[in-house]
Amino acid sequence: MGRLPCCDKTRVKKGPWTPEEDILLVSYIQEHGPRNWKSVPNHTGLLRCSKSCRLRWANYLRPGIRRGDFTEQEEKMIIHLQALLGNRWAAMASYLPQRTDNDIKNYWNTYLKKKLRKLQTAADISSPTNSTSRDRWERRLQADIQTTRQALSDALSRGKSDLLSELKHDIGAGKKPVQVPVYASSTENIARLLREWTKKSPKSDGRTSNDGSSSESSFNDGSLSSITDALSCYKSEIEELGGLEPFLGLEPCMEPSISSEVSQSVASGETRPYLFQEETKPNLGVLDQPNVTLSSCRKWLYDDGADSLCGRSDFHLSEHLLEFFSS
DNA sequence: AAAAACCTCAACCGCCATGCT
DNA sequence: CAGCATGGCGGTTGAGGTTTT
Repeated sequence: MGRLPCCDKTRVKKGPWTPEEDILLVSYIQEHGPRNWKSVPNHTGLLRCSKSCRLRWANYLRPGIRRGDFTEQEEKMIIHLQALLGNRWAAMASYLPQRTDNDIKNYWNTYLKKKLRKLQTAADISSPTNSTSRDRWERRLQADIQTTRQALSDALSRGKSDLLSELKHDIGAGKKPVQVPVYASSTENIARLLREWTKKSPKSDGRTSNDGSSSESSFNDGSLSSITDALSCYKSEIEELGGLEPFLGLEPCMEPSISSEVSQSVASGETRPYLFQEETKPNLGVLDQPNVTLSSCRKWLYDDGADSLCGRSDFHLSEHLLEFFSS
């Protein structure tokens, strides 16, 4: 007796999503937010399994996703994180807010893994005397991993319980993570879909081309003020850590924004966008001044990839360390 | 030009965790 | 506490595109 299927497979459509389906899904989420996936197919008329809807939203339609063209920083970040976390793609994605776990997983499996293997082979063949900068970088990475392991074991010997309670205090009741909205709006994606749809040749295969680039990006006033409100209780900590902008991902990694043509319709009340209701990506956390050991772990993790973190990582790193120490 | 090999990535599957009744 | 529903995750697949032969 097998497990019951999550839905009636015989009445469910499979395969690539069409732009029409995407628009139905996004419109529904505009109104109700990304929750209660079970009811989505019923309410939208989509002949899709609830899981499929959730996945489509999370990996493709959700605003703020950047697709393709991983930067060198992101690449290094992924390599670092993979060394630290293993194949925990969702956890890795929380450090790269613009990337989905699926994207990171694909990038690792199809590209990075092979690349590292090649580098390893090359390093084995070449002698240490004529090493390239890549070889040196690879060796540095290995050394970094060792450093972090050492730092973690130092932390354990220093007093596991001390650090544990410190982290628990920061993560738990003491420092509640700020609810930072990830979705500026879904309207950007609808606009993009519509643009692509209209551009699309009649010979549509259902796969939407998507480079994810949104050049006309800027927060609208309402979004920014809502975020500012949400963060106001952490004003002093934020100032201490260099201001609000990095936390909003305004620089260097842009948070989702509303494209001009759609933001107009939003402003005029034609649509009721889903805004600032629920966080599906992990939240921003602001920790107190780090202790030395935590700081050395953090330095290792941030090294070469810090700019892409958007200030989110203290909380997540703490979570992972807490998990590590608890195990 | 055509076939084969290779690559990419969206989507699916099944397991597990969590929350609700 | 047990059982069920639902969401989340990681591994895998396969269609479609690209490059090589």
